[in-house]
Amino acid sequence: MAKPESTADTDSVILIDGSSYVYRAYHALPPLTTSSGHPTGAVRGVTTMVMRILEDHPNSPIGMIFDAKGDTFRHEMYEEYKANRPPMPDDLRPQIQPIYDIVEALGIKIFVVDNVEADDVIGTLAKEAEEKGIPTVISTGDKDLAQLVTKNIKLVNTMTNEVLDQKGVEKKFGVLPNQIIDYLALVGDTSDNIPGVNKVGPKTAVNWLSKYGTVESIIEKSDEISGKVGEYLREGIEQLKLSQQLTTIKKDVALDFGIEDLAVNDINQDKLHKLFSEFEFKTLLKNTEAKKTPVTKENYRCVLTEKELNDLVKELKTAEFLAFDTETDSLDFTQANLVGLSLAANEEKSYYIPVGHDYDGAPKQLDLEVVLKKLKPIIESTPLIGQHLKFDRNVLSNYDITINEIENDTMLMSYVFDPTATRHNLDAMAGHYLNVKTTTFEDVAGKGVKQLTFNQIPLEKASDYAAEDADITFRCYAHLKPKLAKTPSLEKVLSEIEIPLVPVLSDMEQAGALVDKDSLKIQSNNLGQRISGLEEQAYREAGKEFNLASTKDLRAIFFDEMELPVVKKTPGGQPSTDESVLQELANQYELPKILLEHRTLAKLKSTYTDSLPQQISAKTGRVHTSFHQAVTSTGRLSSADPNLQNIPIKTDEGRLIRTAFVAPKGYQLLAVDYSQIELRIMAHLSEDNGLISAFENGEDIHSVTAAEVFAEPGEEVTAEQRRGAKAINFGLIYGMSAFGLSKALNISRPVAADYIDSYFHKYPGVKLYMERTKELAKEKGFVETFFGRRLYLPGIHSGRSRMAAERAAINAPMQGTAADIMKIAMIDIHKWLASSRFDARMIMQVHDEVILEVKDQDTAEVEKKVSQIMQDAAKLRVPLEVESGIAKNWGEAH
DNA sequence: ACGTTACCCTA
DNA sequence: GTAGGGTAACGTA
Repeated sequence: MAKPESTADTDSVILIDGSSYVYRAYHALPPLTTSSGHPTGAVRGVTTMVMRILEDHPNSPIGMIFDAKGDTFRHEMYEEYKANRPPMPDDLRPQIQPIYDIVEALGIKIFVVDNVEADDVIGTLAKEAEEKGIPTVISTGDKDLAQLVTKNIKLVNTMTNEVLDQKGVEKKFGVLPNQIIDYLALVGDTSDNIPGVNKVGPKTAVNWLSKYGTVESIIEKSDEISGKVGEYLREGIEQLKLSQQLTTIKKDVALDFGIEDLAVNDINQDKLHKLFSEFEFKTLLKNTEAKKTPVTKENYRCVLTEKELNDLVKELKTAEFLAFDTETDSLDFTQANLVGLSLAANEEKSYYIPVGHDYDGAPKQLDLEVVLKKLKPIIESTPLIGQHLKFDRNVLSNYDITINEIENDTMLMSYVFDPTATRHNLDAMAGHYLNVKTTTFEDVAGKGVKQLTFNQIPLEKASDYAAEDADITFRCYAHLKPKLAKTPSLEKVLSEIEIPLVPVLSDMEQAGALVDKDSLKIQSNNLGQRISGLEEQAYREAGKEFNLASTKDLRAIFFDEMELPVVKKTPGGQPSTDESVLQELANQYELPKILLEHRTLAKLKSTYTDSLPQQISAKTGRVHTSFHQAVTSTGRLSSADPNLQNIPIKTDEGRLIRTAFVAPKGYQLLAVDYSQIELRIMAHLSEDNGLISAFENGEDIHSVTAAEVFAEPGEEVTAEQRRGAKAINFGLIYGMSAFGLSKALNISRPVAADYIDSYFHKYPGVKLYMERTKELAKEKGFVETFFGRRLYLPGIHSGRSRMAAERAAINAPMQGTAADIMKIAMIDIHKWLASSRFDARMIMQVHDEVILEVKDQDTAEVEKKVSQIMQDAAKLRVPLEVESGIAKNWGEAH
């Protein structure tokens, strides 16, 4: 059938009946599986179908609606509703989540409403569109929806291409759309277990309806109808009325979203690519790749002669800003050698200046010294646009070049624009924002152990790759700049927080932290001995040798051999052997106790005492972490290689590792941390009087909460009550649920719910704030920090992930605002130190704590000023307070 | 050789 | 219940 032009209305809204297609795709396609046996037929079918809709309706807002779990009003009305329906086939169930994932990656919003069938959601949305005069296309394979067809609402079966507008319905069913309910009620539906009238099929139904118009008239005139069918009709009148109600699609469901929430987001190419590979959709994979334009390389130049360099320098001197990139032979800046530089002053031309390709037969290249001498003034004074400029800044610091003029950083632009829309590496961004396919590092360097370093890559390849980096950086910048300009608060977060933070983090990474190798070595030996002892004990208990670190071995011993009870399961469905399980089993058995201690010690040894010394740079004798600035959804930094943000503190053995972080001779470590910053932010954001006054009065917040929630007036708060209050306060920050609190405090869920109730009773502002935040998240699709940083919550409307999205929505403004405040403080501290006479530098940050290395005689003044700067970093309704400590090592300074 | 899972360290 | 990163084991290439 030819595709009628009218279905391609650009101003229609498209409602996709997800549940109908899942089943239709499942039955229509052969039982495909991946090579590992995961069923994929339905996934494949729905994917093709959704992609076709996207193609057919490039400019329409789309929503895809699925049935929710659980009973609906129809079950209440009629116990037998859908009672005959077999349970979801075993090879369909595992396909549901992948379908959700792919649909979301395609940019289509999913809607699942608890206890409401997809049909009713579609009916309600279609009616809303109708009232607003917006035409609607419902994509479904379900004939029941034909009752919704009007002048402005039509059905399309995207699998068969059948279109049902008013005429189409009449032609197919022989009745008008407004008679479909009655038609269905008369005929009945075996799959939904809707009875209908005995012996009445489509023919009789059409016949009666054309004669009498409606079921009501048919019932009224039922005496006129002769024969056996007439008898059945008269017997089945009550049933018929019920059937009518059951087949009627609701158009007035209370929804917390509307047609204005329908949209098509950008395709998440990364994710889609990953999902398509996972499910081995080879053709689709090729198609999505093929749609991206490869980058043209005509305007890329490789600079090899002094004349070319001079011409380039002349051209660059007049540039307002420059896209800039370095190529090196290592990702570790402490040992990276410069291999080349890429520059682009506009989208017209991009240059690569190789200086260090040294493979056999490499062409003669310009001398590094000469190039840097000519470019240093340009690099240092022209505002640069880069992708992850912190790395380039770190590398160039080894060549006496300091990047401080940063026009922008595309990684940070993309991150601030939407922290979770895409990964913020250049290849992903080029695909996501520019819809182009870049040459990846692996394309030119290969992968695995045989991967070449950039100095070994032939210039023909290297030059195009490197010039492309600058070119794509420039184009991403040009693309994102106006997008960000539309939201001044985001522009501000970028220009006043993220960009100024780049040199700060870069200096911290370059400074590195000093760790006491010998101390860690001793700790490793001690741990090793204790671990061996525990291993022997464990073998004795188990009666055989096994790998204590193998969860598989443990499962076999505990649950097969010893037949212990399964306390909980892993997400993969296997019996868990995690800490809480061992804790529980340790009440009765010896082996779990041994394992618990073994776990703790083995973790400390492998992750910290063994690994940290290996990460000490041979060049500087210190460890240089990478602070990742575009990773977290909330705006926090993360730290890697090594991660300095998860150094132990809670146990004594753990804390010992902190004491191995030391100050060099003549210096001290100064640690300053915000106290209760996230709760203070909650006090500010919620404007809750109780919370605000607790902080204004400088009280111990957990004790205050305990007194408010648990204690009788005048009574002292017990330690137990304070512990409970602390858990509630933490719960608050994490988007508290009775379930979570009950687990944290090891109490029953109703008791936890009581605690939460009485908390909200005492702090009504907090409750209001949490509700307001959830509402805002639903309405806008994102939440904001105090400074306007955004976090989008794609799951906020979908039934399956809504709760998690709501918790994230509550947590993100607090965690994110705290991160913003800390970043601002760090920028201010850096600025102050640079202008001061003090010998001090920041070396680490752990979310609410910053650690500095300070010359002995400067400690008092630096401590005072840094504390002051941190307290003044933001003006909230409650004071920000800090605690600080000074010592020769981090363990004692904290 | 590489990716995933289970576990555990931090704020 | 929020947000991260690292390690060993394990299964598949």
